[in-house]
Amino acid sequence: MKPYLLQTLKELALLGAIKNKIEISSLELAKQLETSQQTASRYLVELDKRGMIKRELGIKKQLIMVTGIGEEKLQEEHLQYKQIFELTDRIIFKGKVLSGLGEGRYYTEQEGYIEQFREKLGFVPHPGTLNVEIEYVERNKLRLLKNSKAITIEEFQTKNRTFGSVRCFRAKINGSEGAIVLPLRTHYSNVLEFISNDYLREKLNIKDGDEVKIIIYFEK
Amino acid sequence: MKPYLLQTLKELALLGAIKNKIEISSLELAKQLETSQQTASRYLVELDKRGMIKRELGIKKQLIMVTGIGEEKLQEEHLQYKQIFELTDRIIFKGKVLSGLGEGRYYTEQEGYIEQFREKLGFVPHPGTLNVEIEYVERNKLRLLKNSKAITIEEFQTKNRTFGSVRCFRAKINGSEGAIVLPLRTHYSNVLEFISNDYLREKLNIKDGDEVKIIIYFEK
DNA sequence: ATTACTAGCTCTCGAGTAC
DNA sequence: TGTACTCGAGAGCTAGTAA
Repeated sequence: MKPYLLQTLKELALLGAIKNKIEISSLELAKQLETSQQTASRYLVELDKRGMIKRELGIKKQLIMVTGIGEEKLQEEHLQYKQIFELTDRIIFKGKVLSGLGEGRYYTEQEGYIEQFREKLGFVPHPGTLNVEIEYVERNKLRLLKNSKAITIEEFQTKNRTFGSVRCFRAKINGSEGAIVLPLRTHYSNVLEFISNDYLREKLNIKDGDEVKIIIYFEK
Repeated sequence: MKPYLLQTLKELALLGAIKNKIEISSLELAKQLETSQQTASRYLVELDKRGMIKRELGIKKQLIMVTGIGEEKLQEEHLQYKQIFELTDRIIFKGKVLSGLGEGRYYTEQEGYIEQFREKLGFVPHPGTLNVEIEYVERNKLRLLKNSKAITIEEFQTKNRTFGSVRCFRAKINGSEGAIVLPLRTHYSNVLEFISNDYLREKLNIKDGDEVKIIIYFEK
């Protein structure tokens, strides 16, 4: 959607055109948008074509109402601003489920980790991690986690080797609760490892390549 | 501000660029914005010129952060969306103080009105009304009041004449409490009549022609 | 998975104007 | 305190490419 159409729609909404007809001439609208009458008129025609407004054209005045489609667009926008300024206790990612390498299973079955997961996260993870690849550009959001408080799983020893410390964040995947685990030492990659009480592939009916939504919560 | 620059700024903010440097190439940004690398680059140059972002250009990557100026712009936008979808219990007007015709004084000194103001609004208005002219286009917002619940001041008689029923809404003018009075029968005009406990011209130090902000609250 | 200039194409704007 | 088309000027876009 063209940015200027969105602005126009917003202006109409501010004048009360959501779920309500308002009376506004193209010239009046033009003044609000600081443009010409012709341009305002063209915007209205475009918005109408896209089904975002409904118009009743009279001889001396027109009535305009934002439609459901238009309102949805505005709400999407509103949600984005909320994410920027209000939902600052979380980060939202879209990603794709990766075929697991089975590596996660090895770690999530270590008693030394399990005990701490139970204690600090309140659940024993289903064996294995659900790996989700996020878009490259979103590595920036991931970095925000770097400097924030986390649930720390301490390193421990077995007779064979040392298992390193891990940072966890409570998270949801497609609405289902669990946590994200970030190995302390490794570099930030574009793969998130999700652990959960449940076998998520079954519970959420997801398979490799599916798009999922992950919300990571900051610790206070 | 050009709408497409605002969108760009929003996109950067969503990627975490508020109070925080993010690493993003013009090509990556272009993909987010669904445009070309060249256009994204130009947007960044424009935003930089306007002081809305700060950049650190490296040889292989650039760091970008939204500045205070940029953040303010986004917050303005956020506020507008809040007004559309969240602050639906009120309407906000900007207007200009008009020279009173002294007519308001006559009405606000009628015992029949005063008694009801005290009872239903909780204050006795200072004699006279402060008249505020709103922009013509905002008549649409005013119409929203038409179908909503109001504080009704009943009509009454004196030996000489009948004083008509009036609808009131609690309101604030430049933050100061009072109420708006709308005569029941007259047509909606572009003048709001504000009454208050205080002599507002003195209290708020406003004179004819001054811009004021009025918030009208809907009754639940 | 570099940025940004130049050149030419394309889209958008608004004056003029029909209705 | 009408809407909206035409069309010329100008702004915005991207392919090519330098750095």
